Amino acid sequence: MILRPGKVIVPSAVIRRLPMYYRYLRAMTEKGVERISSKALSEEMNITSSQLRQDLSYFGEFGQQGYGYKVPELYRVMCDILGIEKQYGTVLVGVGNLGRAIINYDGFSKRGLEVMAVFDNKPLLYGEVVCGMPIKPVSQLYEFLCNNMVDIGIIATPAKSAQDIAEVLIKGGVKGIWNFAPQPVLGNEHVVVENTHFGDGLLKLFYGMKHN
Amino acid sequence: MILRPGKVIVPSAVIRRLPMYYRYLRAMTEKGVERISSKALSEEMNITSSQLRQDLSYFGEFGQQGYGYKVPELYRVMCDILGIEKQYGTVLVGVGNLGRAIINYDGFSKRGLEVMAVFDNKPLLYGEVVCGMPIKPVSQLYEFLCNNMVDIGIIATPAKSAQDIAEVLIKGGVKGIWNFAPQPVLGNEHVVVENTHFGDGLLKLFYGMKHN
DNA sequence: TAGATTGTTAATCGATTAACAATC
DNA sequence: TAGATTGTTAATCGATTAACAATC
Repeated sequence: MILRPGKVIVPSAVIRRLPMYYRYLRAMTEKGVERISSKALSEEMNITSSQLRQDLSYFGEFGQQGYGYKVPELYRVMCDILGIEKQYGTVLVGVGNLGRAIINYDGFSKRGLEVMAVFDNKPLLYGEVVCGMPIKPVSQLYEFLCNNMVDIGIIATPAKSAQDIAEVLIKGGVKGIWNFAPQPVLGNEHVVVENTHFGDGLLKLFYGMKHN
Repeated sequence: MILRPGKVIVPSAVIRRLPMYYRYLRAMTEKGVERISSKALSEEMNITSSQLRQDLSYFGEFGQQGYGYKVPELYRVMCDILGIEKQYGTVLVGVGNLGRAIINYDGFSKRGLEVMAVFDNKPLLYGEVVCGMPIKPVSQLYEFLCNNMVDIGIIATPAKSAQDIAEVLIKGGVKGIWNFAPQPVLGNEHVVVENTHFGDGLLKLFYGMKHN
């Protein structure tokens, strides 16, 4: 991929849309669509064609005037931009319903996540096999991180333990944290954090229903 | 609550922040905090105090000059704005790992959701008890909606069935749809849809890790 | 009263859209 | 070539922030 030198700061609004581009391009590639114009793709996605072209221009020039975009090529570009080609070693901390849902999520391994171990602090769960792995005590988390190359830690614990776990993950050398606890956690300059509060969606739905 | 007449169109950026306000105010109310200034609250939340006051001003005047805000009062206001005081009858469609995680989510009943029935289309699952209810075949969904007052339908099916299920829910008279399928679904002028693609968070994390 | 802090106005900043020259 | 569609510039629109008069 050619990263264009003059245009390095990608607005966060653009980054937020990248997963959507990825999803649509993957679906189209799988359907065997060879080629598409920004107009047609943007209509499918309910955005303007200006926005689509503007967004893509932060990363390079991928289309051809008078022709449009080659779908499989643009899909590969999007995978590359997002860093999906890589395999990421992952640990899950917190094996309640939410944790189980996350590691069983079907897009998960498709996107290059490889679950290396799962941890919980409930002795009742120790040894139970989830995703082909026995649940380990959280007390062994740090040691595990020291002995294995782990890229991503997923937190699916209650709110009050989330930041503590995050700090163990950071000390243990992960590069990214995906946090599902209702309490946002903090990373640092080397560790990226993505806080996903899916409960917020319910409240937005309530709001919409009340004010519709 | 006093809705201020001149200022009716609430920007979507503001609506997106309401769940965050709700979370922080609930946590503070539970901790017994009586009073807080926009400065202190905004610092806790990593936003500016201007933004906090500006956001609240769309809904009314809830503070006092020289004093700040009464936390429990502001919490109740936020619940009211979001429509949390109500009980919402709910059905879940799709009882895989994701569906199970959603209905077992602890903030769920706290926020007034009452699960009335759960549906799936896998005969193997029929009758299995989840959340105290036996799983019913999806073929009975429409009938159930006709015979019961259901406010919200939650979709946790694979992408390809999502829109079909949404249409049954709409015909059946729900007022809101919370969709977790990777395919966004469409509502109409009477039915609000909230699409939650939690997989997108993983891709944003990948992006951050690659470009950090 | 004096100090603190609100709600709001105006200025700034960022994101979206329209328009079009370049060119396949 | 003629038609289509890109990438980019400039204009518009919306969101955030700074500043302050009002007032508890």
